[in-house]
Amino acid sequence: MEDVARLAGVSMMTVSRAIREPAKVAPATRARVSAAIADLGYVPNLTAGSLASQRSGIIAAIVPTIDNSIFAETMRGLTATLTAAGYQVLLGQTAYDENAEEALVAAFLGRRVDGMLVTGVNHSALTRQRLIKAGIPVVETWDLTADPIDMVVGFSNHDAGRAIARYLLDRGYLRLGFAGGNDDRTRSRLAGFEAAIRRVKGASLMRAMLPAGTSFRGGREALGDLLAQDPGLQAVFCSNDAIAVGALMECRRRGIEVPRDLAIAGFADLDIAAEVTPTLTSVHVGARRIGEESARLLLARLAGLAVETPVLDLSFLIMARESA
Amino acid sequence: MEDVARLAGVSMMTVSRAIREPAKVAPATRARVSAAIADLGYVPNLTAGSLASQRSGIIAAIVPTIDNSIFAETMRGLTATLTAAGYQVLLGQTAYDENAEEALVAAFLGRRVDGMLVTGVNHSALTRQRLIKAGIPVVETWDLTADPIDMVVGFSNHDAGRAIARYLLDRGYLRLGFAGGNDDRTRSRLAGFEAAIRRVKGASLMRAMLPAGTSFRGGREALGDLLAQDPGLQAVFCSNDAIAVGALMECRRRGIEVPRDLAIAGFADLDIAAEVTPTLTSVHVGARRIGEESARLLLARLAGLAVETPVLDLSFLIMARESA
DNA sequence: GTGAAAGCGCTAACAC
DNA sequence: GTGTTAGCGCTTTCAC
Repeated sequence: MEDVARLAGVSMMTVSRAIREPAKVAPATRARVSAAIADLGYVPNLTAGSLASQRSGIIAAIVPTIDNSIFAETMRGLTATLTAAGYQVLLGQTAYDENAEEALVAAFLGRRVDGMLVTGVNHSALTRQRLIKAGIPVVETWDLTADPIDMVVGFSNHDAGRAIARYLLDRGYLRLGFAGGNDDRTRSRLAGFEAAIRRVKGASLMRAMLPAGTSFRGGREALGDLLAQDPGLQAVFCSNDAIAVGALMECRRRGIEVPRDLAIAGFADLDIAAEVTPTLTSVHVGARRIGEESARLLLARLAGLAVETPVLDLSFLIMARESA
Repeated sequence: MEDVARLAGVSMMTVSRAIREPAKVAPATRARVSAAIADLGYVPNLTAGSLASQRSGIIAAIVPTIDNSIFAETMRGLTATLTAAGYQVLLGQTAYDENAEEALVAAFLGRRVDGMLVTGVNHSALTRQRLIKAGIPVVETWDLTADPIDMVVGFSNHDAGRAIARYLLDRGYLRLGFAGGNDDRTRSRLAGFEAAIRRVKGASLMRAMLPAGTSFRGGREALGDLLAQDPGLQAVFCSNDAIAVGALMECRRRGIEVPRDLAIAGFADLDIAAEVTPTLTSVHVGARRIGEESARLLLARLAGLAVETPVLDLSFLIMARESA
């Protein structure tokens, strides 16, 4: 930067301004600085800038995983909105491991990120405490809680589970199955699913809990598992669409016709849900919108604006299609 | 940090050492420092550390996209290896846009990342120049070139396209179709595919070029497109498995039996390839291994070791399954 | 519209 | 094994 300043015949301060607030520099000066920058191939050191300004321009996002996953959409929404506002997004994946989350939060806080998005509302005490102490805007996502670290954007997994159970029960399916990875939000969906089933006489429930994060293959295995538990199974709710598509594949292989022989419902309403045959009934949760709204709230906080409400319930919608 | 030092009764330097090189600090001192850190909830400022040490501990990776994608696997391989070595991975997505790549490279260089992985071997002149000037280890991936910016880890897309064409031709399929997103590497695969077809008398080729980055839906549309061009089509090569699965879905919807009526081959050998019905013939390219080997080379360079060969050809393998 | 001085929080290099 | 000194490359604040 010193070289640039010298070449342009100005002070470092003017170079700095020409880069960050060009409007505050005289056009002629600006032109000379730009020329010098291009000439020297100067790349401003954002690390030094962050240290001096106490703002990193980085928002961190922590999700369980991004493989063929519901969270990729959320990341897209978040990234699009934040990038447009001049922020960079730093992505961290936990693989559904609470220790990994703790380590990531620590690392990101160490980088002095300006804000953070985390997935879910259950975090280790240490993580919560660090996040609160950091004093930066934080959004928890993909669930709701009355007691957020800072802000929450999501929907009630419990209610969504209950709603899809009622949907299936209303259609006359009584012998139900549940297939899902074993993570917090899936357990909430299952709890809601179960609660609705318990209220209906004659309704039954089989469970196939998979390792958190499994997808197609997990769905195929789960289907076999559930059918072994109850050969007369009538409908299966899968806690995400990848698992549901896996179940659909397994049905096809076994010659089970969906929904005639067995109904299948998914969760999250990924693009693939509307593409498979039969098309997949699923619970739309606005994965992308979660990211966008989270970004909006973070930006509002960073701009010093008061956030209207720290708990944003985006709700959900049952997308009735052919499979159930 | 000063507070921690005061509380532990040592100098800042000792605190710094206790954190980064605990072995070099007396156990008793270390214990006092740890206690002080915990007491105060001190989180070291990595930004300041990076500035002072001139090492960020960050490796950046730039891929076109990570949605239900072949690159997610590469990222996993890269991240696993680098995380184990104490580095953090910063992910950037270009959405197949060269300008986005340029902006990302500039931003990452501004953060003084210690190394970088980029996708493909074609980059804007400015990007190349900046990367070379930065003097950091750089790996280009998912293709090969005799003239790398620094190092390359991949396979020949051209050869892979030729190989799958020969595979199909050998099986007696002569009226061939190609469906793929319109990006550099896909075009290389197509060029190889075409080259092999041209050498066979009586063989024909229809093309359906999709926007770069499409997947299931694109595959369904492409299949319709190709069939409209040649109703007597015998086999289709899709430049990635998501497109191939989309094509498979469309076949199912139209009552086309695969491979009896039409053969389908994919590319990249994603997990889903072995799960669908019929199982999908695909070209295995070691997506994860590209990430791992890239990490290995970057780490070697960062450790000051000489890298045996800057061009690492991981080759590919045709996975013959039911669909073709 | 531009510049000078001070310092962000840490680590390299060296001394003890 | 521990401490001291001198910066890393910027931006803040305030002066002109």
